[in-house]
Amino acid sequence: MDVSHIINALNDPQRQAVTAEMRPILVLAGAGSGKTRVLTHRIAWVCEVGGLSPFSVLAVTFTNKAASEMRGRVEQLLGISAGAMWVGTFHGLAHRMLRAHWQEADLPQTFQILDSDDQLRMVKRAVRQMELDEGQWPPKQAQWFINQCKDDGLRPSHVDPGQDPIRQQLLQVYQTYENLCQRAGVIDFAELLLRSLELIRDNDQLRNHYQRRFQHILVDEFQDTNAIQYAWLRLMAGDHTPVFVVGDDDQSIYGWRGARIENIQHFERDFPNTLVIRLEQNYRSTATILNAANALIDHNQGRMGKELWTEGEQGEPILYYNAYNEKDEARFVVDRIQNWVEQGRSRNEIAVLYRSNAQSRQFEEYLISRGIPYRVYGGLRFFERAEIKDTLAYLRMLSNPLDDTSFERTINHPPRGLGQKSVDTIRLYAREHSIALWNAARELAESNQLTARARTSIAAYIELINRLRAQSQILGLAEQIGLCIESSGLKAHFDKDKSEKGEARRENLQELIGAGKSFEFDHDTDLDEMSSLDAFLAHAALEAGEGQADEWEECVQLMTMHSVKGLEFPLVFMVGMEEGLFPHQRSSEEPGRMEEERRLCYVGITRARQQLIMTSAEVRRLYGNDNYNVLSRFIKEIPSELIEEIRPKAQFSRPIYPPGAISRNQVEEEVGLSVGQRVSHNKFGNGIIINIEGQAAQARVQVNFENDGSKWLMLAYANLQPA
DNA sequence: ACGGGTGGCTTTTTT
DNA sequence: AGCCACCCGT
Repeated sequence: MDVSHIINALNDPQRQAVTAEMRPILVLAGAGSGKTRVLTHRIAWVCEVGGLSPFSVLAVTFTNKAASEMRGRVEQLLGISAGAMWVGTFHGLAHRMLRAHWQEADLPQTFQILDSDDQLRMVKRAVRQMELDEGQWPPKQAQWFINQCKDDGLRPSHVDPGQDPIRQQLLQVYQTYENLCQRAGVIDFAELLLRSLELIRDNDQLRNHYQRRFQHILVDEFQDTNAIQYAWLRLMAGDHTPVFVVGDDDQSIYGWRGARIENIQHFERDFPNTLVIRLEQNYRSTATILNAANALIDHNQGRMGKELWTEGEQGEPILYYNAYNEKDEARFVVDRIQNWVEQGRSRNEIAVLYRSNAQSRQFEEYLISRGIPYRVYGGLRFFERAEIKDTLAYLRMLSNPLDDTSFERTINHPPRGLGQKSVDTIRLYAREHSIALWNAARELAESNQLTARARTSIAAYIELINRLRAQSQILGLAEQIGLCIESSGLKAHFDKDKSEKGEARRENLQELIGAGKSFEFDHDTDLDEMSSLDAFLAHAALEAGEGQADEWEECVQLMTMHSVKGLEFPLVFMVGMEEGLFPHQRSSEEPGRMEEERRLCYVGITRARQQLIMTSAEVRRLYGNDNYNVLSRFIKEIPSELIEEIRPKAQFSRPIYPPGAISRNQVEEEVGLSVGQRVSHNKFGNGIIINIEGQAAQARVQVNFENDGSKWLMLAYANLQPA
C-alpha cells in the first residue's frame, strides 16, 4: 500500500507519532511544531493502514474553527466526506449524543441550548423566584458558581454545602435554576457535557455501544480540558480504546475557567503504557524568537520539559520600546506598522497583542488617524446580537413553547401592551402551579385574574405563536425566519429606528434569513429526525458565528494574547509589557496564576514568525488615574542579548506631561521617595511604594504593605520612614 | 417605551 | 475615564 502521502512530509518525531502502535499516546507539541498535521495524519494512518473505519474514530477539539479545519484536512487526506464522522467540539459531540438519545437523557425532543446570556437570564429568574436581593446575590456570581460545579461534574446534591452560608445559598440558587431549566426543557453549555457524561455512565447499553464503536480517540489542545471533559473522554475510551492526545503544557492559559493542566501532566500516570512523543522542531519562528520563548518559559516550575529549536535563521533581534505613555506607545506601534507596509509588506501580516481588551482603544485611534484598516477581535458575535436573539427566541417558541427563556424574551418584545405587572402575574401563576410560563399564560388568558386588556394581549400573543407554528409547517427554514421577523412585529419595531443602529439591525436580520438559506443548503441531507429548524437553532447556540463580516479585507489584527492562540503572524507587537498589566495585577494575588501569565506570554512570543516588538509605557492612564508601572518581569526574563532597546529619537521631545503636570521623576524628587522603595509605617508596618501621585500637600503614595495589602496614603500625614 | 442621571465596576473566553 | 445596568421621570 502506498502510504507516502501520509508520512512523506513528516519529520521523525511526527512520523513516530503518526505511525505509532495502538496504545495511549501523548504528543507534547510545541508551538508551531505541526500538531494539526500530526493529528490529521494520524487519523489517515489508522484508517488507511490500520484498517479502521473512519466512523470508528472520535476526534475532539475545543473550538468550532479547529474542528472544521480538522474535518477539512481529514477529508482531503482520506478522500471521503467526513460528514458522518465524529469530528467536533466537546460540546458539539455531546449535543449530537443527546439529540440521538433524548429520551434516555430525560430531555424533550426539542430541547434548546442556552448560551451564557440566556443562562444568566435564567439564573436571574431563579434568584428572583427565591426572592433574594439581586444586589446581595449577583446573578453573575451565581452563574459562575453553577458553572464551576457543573464543570467539576457536580449536581446540587453532590455539592458539599459546608459551613459557609453564602455557599449554601448559592447551592439553593443552583437547585432552583436546575428545576427551571428542566421544566423549560433547556440546557446550558456545561449541562451538555454533564448530561451526556451521566448518560453513558448510567446507561450500560449506550456506554457499551459507544465504547465498542470508537476504536481510536484523538484530542486536540489536551492541556485545556477541564474535569468533566476529561471524565467524558475516559468514559468514552473505556478500558480498551487507545487515546491519542496532543497538547502543550506550556500553552495552558485557561486555568481560570476550569482547565486542568494536571490532565496533561498526569496523563502517563492515568493511562498506563503511554508513549510520550515531543515535537520540538519549530517551523514558524526565527531562532531569536524561539530562544526568547525558551528562556522565558524556563522560569516556570514543574514543566513537562520541551525546548523549541529551528533549522532556520537567527533572524532579527526582538525590539523593545519603553514609551512615555500609552499614546506614545500607540504612536510608536503605528509608525512601525506604517514602516512595514511601506516596505511592500501586507497589513494582514501584523498583529497587535494586548493583555486586556481595554488597551485596544489607543491603537485604534492612531490607526484610524493614519487611515490604516484594522480589525479588532472580540465583542459580540453574530448570533449573540440582540435582534438576532429576539428572532431566534420566536423560532424557539415554535419548536418548544415550554422554553421559558424564549417566552420571557418574546412575550412583550416588541411591546404589545403587556406591562410588568401582567407578566409578573404569569410568572407567579407558573411558579405556584409548577408549570411553564406558556401554559400559565394559556390558563390565565381564560381566567379572570387579569384585566380584560391584559387578557386580550396574552390571547393575541398565544394566537400569534400558534399561527406562526401552523404556518411554518409547510415553509423552508429561511421562510420561517422571514415569517417570524414580519409577523412578530420585530420588523416594524426596528423599522421605527431610523438611526445607524437600526439600519445595522435590519441588515443583521436580513443576514439571518441568508444564514437560514445557506444552512438549508448545507444540511439538505438531514439524516437525523431533527427538523431543520431545531438543527439551525442548535447551530446558532453552539456556533455563535464570526464577529465581523469583512474579515478578508487586508488589515492589521488587534486582539488579546488569549485569542491569538493558534495563530501566527510575521510581525507581532506585544504591548503593555508592565507589571500590573502583564502580568496582570489580579494574577499575582492567586497562587499558580503567575505561571499561567508566563505561559500566556510564551504563547504571545511564539506567534511571531519574523519580528517581535515589545512595548511598555512609563506612565499609563488607567481607570482615570496615572499609573507608574515597572517593566514587566517577562522582559527581564528574556536574555538581554536577544533584545535591542529602541531609544526615543532626539527630535521627539517629551511632550507627554500635560501642562501643569509634572513627571514622576519630579514628583519623586520633591517627595523624596521613589516607586519600588521599601518604607515603614507605624501602623501598617513594612511595605513597598508602588505608586506616587500629586504634589506638595496633595502628594499621595500607594504602598503595598506586607500584612495589610496596598493602601493609598496622604504623604503629609503618613509619616513614612525609609526601611 | 424612552431617555437621562447615577452609581459601581473594571483580565483573560469557548461552547 | 468609560461602560453598563438600573432607576426614575415623562
